[in-house]
Amino acid sequence: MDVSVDCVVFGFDDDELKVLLIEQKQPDGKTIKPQKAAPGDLVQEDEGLDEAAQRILKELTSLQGIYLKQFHSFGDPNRVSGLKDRDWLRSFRTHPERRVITVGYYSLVKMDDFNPQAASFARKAQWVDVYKIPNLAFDHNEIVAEALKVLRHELMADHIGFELLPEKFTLSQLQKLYEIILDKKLDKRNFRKNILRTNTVEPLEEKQSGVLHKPAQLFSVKRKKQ
Amino acid sequence: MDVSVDCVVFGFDDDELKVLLIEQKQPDGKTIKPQKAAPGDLVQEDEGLDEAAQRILKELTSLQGIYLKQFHSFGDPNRVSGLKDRDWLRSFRTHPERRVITVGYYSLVKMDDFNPQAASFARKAQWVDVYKIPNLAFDHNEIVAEALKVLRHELMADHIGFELLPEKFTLSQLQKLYEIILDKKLDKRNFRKNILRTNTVEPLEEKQSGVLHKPAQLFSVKRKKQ
DNA sequence: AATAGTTAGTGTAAAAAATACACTAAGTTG
DNA sequence: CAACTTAGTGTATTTTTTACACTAACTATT
Repeated sequence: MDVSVDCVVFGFDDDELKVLLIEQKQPDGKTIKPQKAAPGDLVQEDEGLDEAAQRILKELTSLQGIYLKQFHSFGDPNRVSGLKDRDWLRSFRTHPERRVITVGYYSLVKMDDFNPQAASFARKAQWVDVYKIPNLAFDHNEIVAEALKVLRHELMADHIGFELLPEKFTLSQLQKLYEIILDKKLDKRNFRKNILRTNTVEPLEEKQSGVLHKPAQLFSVKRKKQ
Repeated sequence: MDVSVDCVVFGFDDDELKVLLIEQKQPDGKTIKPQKAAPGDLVQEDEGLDEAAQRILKELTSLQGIYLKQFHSFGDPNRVSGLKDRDWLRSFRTHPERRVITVGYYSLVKMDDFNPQAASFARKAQWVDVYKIPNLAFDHNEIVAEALKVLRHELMADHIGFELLPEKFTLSQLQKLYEIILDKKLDKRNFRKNILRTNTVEPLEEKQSGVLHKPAQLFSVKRKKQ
């Protein structure tokens, strides 16, 4: 039995929430329809799960040093044995028929900061709109859906997500981030009250400039005291 | 690499919260100090994780048909390779040296309903006070601690825990259950308001009897409509 | 210089939820 | 019938959540 890690990396830009997916390399001499998948691979003999997640994400997409959090493990006995996945697995796995149990990790990053570069068995690595995800390899649709559920829950509970913004940001930008991830409108005044109450952001001396409307106050994330 | 499932079953009786632990069978011809552990074993080739959890719990403790929920996976490369665990693993595993990644499940049951019967490689199966857990095999102290954290969180969020009570119960019994699990006192009036608001219990015609004080109203869990 | 266009920024009232708190009621036992 | 024990109940206060609309500050255009 093999164990793998799959990484569901959500990316945020100014108005979209995307997921980082790889596209399968064409196996030599075959012409299969390339599928997309969340970056994932087998855990090696001597590495921990968190460690494996970092390594694998880096190998397949070049993304490095981002915080990945375990959210669920998936172990349907046939999750990788579908016909649609057979040729591709054969092209790079030593034991393509083996059952694989996978541990899911997710993350949320600012798209601009990371320029995915496909490598290893990935042909492409690209950001795909969360609301337009095609059929993926294995059970990856389910995995991504579950990750999104957890992401939304954690965003509300722990106000993760500040790392997605530029160094200096306006509260409207932050609100938009929340709205995009949660896929719903929020009330401006209530949102601000909420955020300011968490005491995690602080206003800078500076204001926005070059915009064709009233310039907004810029904020930054408050450094945690050590 | 092997994959296992470990089950952290919390048991409730009228005034204690316990965990179901098995005690290791003495390997033939050896006299090792028997360790305790959460019931767990390898996932078989053809079964899903949830399924494996059910089977394993049953095999080791005879507990059957209880709801087990996955909460986290543990994959430290050396989590089963400590010296303290070696002899025991050798006594029943085909590949005792292999790395094992484990998927943690937890549950919460009424102790009276389940009479654990050790079998397989377990010598005993017994309820142990959650606040007096000895050093366990492998990384099971960490696993149990994490399960308890999740349990408390879920109890508050989703009001799981009704299954722990007799068919008919009083609100005081229910409150005690919460207090024991959360390990803190709750206000009687506020607790009742809360529970009644969830609309998950309903009063029966019946009252307690045979108690040496004012008999309490009995309640039962409201059947969910289909 | 004035106007139009755009987003920033702000407060309050109302409703809902959470908290703190103490006495009477209804059984049992001796 | 007195003593003991747990059941059961209401209210006032605080905190949190929700709903909602106008003025301010800048740019571009005329």
